[in-house]
Amino acid sequence: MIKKHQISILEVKLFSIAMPKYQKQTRFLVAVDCIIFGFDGTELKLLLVQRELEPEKGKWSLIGSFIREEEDFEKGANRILNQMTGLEGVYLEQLHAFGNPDRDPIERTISVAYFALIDIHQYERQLNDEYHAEWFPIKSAPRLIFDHEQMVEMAKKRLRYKAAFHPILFELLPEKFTVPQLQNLYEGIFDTVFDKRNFSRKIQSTKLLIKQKDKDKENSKKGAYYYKLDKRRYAANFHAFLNFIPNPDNIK
Amino acid sequence: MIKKHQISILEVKLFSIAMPKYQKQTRFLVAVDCIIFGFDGTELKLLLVQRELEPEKGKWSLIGSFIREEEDFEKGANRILNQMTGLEGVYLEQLHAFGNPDRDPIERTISVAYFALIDIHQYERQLNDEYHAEWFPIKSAPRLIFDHEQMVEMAKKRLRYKAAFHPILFELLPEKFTVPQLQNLYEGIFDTVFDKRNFSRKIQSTKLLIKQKDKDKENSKKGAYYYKLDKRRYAANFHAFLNFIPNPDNIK
DNA sequence: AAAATAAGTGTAAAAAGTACATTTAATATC
DNA sequence: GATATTAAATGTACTTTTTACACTTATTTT
Repeated sequence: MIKKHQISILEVKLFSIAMPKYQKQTRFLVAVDCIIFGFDGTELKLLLVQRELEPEKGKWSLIGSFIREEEDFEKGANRILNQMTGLEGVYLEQLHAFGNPDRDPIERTISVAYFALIDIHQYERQLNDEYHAEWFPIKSAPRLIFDHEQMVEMAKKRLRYKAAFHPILFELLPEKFTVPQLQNLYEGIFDTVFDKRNFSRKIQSTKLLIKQKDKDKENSKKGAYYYKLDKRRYAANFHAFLNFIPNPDNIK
Repeated sequence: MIKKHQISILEVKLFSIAMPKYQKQTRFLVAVDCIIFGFDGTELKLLLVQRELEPEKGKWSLIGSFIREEEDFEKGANRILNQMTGLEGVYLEQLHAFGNPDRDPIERTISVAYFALIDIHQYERQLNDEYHAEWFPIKSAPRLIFDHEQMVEMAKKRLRYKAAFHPILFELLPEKFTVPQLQNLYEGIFDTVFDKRNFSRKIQSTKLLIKQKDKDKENSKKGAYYYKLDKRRYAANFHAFLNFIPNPDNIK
């Protein structure tokens, strides 16, 4: 890795003699910020930290970091995520690159934002204190620094959008979950209510759910059957379109 | 503008005394690259240029530029687009930020890619020669430098995806177009064929089309009626979801 | 034993999607 | 000027999906 890096510096020097053009250009700080969503069975939550540097020290912020010389954005985002939650293999997707010249008052910083969906129950609380991180209900989150609120807004929209067409919300659920829990989640995301008979039928028709023998007795006297996600089908069907194209099978 | 810039340099210097942290970070080159799609009535095309710098000078490339100190990505992309096509107010959407450390062999360069949809008939050919730009059918485009082919692939996918749910393809058509032309475009994008009776009914049901009195006689003896896009409805309905959510009216 | 709670389930009517063939308008050809 | 050619335009019956809507069931609490 170090060797490769040295070669690349050498290359820069060699080329810079023949090709002064790159040299004139300004370089910028580049950061990765993560919008981390969790679901506690009742409402959608957001993991935030208290910023450690001036300016805005102590204010709430998304979790982020400058990008390192040898890492790409995905690696950077995963590094941050792992530091903050102890989790690996989390659902992660690039949201948008934010590049307003004034977004960071100290110095122009490009931010590539990612959003992550995690099973909040797997979140390791002990990491919390070290980084002053905290879960906030999305509807009562504090003010955030810089353009972070704009990022969260965009992430919420994107999550809604994706959830409308793909079974992405399973990423927020624990391994075992009930249909009413799932419906709660969908209703929270879309800020509406669904008829439970129709919801159940639609979800079952995807064939993504495997019924378990035990029940969740926490939320009702009767108890609701647990289900697990059929991960094979999930992986196979995730990218399938759900509508509009007359005959989806025709699309290669 | 210059004044503002000077203040921001001053700020950096002031803060750097109290807050050395930012100073340690590496800065990177940041560019904007544009995937420009056009439709000539028969097939989807891509606007490419011959690169002017070493390395890879003379090879085909997406149109791009380093980002300037005072401009954000949108501005940069519009600047490039205007330089290359003479057009303004073009449909433009951020695609993805590409950050592989080795993507540019000279020096690590972040690229924020945008895709643009233009009415190819409005493209001003005289700008062509100055920049060595050329339209290529998407299915027979040349090899591209760096990771530009990957960018084009992603842009194609995104275009398909969006077109499946939103009436975005009108951006590629001239002001007046026929239903068979529109169907051609959809068939090209989705690489399939549709039944023309069903296609026509579905398109008409969106109420986005306004029938004109004249016909296009270029492509058939009988001639096909021209239509125009109802821009009011288009603007109002663009973001409306098309399916999956049981009762879309319930979504706020 | 009765009340309370949330889970689970079915059906009929409406809307949307699909498959499919003939007629029409205009030009080109003999 | 009659005939052939071409692509545009249009309708209907069938299938699938979506929607609206209410009662029964299992279990715990009183």
